[in-house]
Amino acid sequence: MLKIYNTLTRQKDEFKPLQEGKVKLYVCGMTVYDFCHVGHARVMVVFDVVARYLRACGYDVTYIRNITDIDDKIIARANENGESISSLTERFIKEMHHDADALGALRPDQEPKATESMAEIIAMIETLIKKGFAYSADNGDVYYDVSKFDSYGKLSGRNIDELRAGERVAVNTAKDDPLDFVLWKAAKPEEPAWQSPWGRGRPGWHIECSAMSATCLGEHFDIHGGGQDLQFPHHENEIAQSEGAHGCQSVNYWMHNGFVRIDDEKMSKSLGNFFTVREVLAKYDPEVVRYFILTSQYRSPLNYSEEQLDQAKNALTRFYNTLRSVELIDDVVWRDDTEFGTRFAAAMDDDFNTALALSVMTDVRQALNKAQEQNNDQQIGYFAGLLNSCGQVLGLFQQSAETFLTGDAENDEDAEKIEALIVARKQAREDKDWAKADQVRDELTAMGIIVEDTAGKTSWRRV
RNA sequence: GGCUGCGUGGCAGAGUGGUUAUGCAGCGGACUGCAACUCCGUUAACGCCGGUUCGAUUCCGACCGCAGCCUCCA
Repeated sequence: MLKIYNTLTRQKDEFKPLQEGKVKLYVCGMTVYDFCHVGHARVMVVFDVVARYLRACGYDVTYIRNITDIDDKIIARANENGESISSLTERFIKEMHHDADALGALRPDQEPKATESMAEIIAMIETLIKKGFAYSADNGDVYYDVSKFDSYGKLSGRNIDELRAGERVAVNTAKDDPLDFVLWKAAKPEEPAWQSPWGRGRPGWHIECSAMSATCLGEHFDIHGGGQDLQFPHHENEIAQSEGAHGCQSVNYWMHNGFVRIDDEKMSKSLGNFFTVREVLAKYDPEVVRYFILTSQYRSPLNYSEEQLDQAKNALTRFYNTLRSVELIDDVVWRDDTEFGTRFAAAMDDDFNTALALSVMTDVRQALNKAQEQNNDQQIGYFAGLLNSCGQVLGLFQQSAETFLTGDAENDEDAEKIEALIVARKQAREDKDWAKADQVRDELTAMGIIVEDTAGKTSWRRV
């Protein structure tokens, strides 16, 4: 039985889909004006695992992740670059896909864009005005009247009075109340704009998610996810908009992933302490990055450091090393009633505890190694299949062990030389010329190659 | 200031009212020509102070420290 920590109830709730066998999942995606950083990578990987696991459990999952392709930062960046908004956003949508694909994050079923959802957005704002939740101001903006929505604050655990007390927002005189938030922004002459009943303008940030989630998934759906920093005000406002407009509960389970940190500080664009996914992938295999992200529970903070990445790399290498020498059997399924299968499922059922799930996989790996020492073919096949199947649920082991350990055929020139040295060493060993054999090995070591003599066979891998 | 959450061995990171995950590193051993890989064994921890309890790292309270949100942010 799957339990999900629900921000709304602040506890792990048993997961029950609205529709038997189906799950509707919406995740807040990227604002596309720059490269993705490791924080974005975490969201992509975490919810990719959520989607994969739900599918592995037999659910028919509809996974939506939006793209914010119009907002103040995008406009500012396009101006700085002297390029059009669409050229900027199209470029970074491509880059985002490039990163997500590299990390093994399966594409969502749909990736709706704000600029392609204007009709729905405008219609929703009209409904909110009609129902008395919103008003248009003298300056052409449209605002949501927070005081009209009784349960405002229920997600982030605050109330309107508290928010007033902590108020440090510059006063905007067009608003009736400083806590009101904008649904529609009147455009300045130079700015991109869409025609609306309130004049030319563009949507506020929050409304697009309410409109697009309802369009893609309906007014009431199962899971809504995103980074912890979206809890307030973004998701709080989404609830106010969606539930105000539709008059029903919008989301059953709210999931928020923790931040990636650097030196115990949140990684963010505004602090400037971020690494782009691209930078990290230049040094580490994408699956290592994925493994690193999965070593902690998704709600915990994740401290970014190369030492951690190195540890993840070591751990993944051990898995691949074991997998390298076995034939995979595909008809083993992760969820069986053996000890390992049960433990793996229990870990994942407990709010997607990937850290614990990985430790179960370590136990399977060890059992597989032992089976190999004992030449127990039946067990070897079973454990190998089980390990691989668990890995697939987490999006690991997506490449052959050979590729992971020795790199791609790209290094062909090297490969020939390496093979030659391996052969030379083999000959030296047969001649019992240990000095020569060791000298060849030193040469390989200098090239970043580690040799392993197992079961009469010599294999190699890159450091 | 208000509101959330966190504080576990050298590092990372799960978990539990009593039998001390897991990975990396360390130590001892097996295997190996020597290594590497692998296996076996092993060291070491629960911020501080009270309370509940036969017993608390785990429950409750105070304290200290840290992070996040309250402003664009995954």
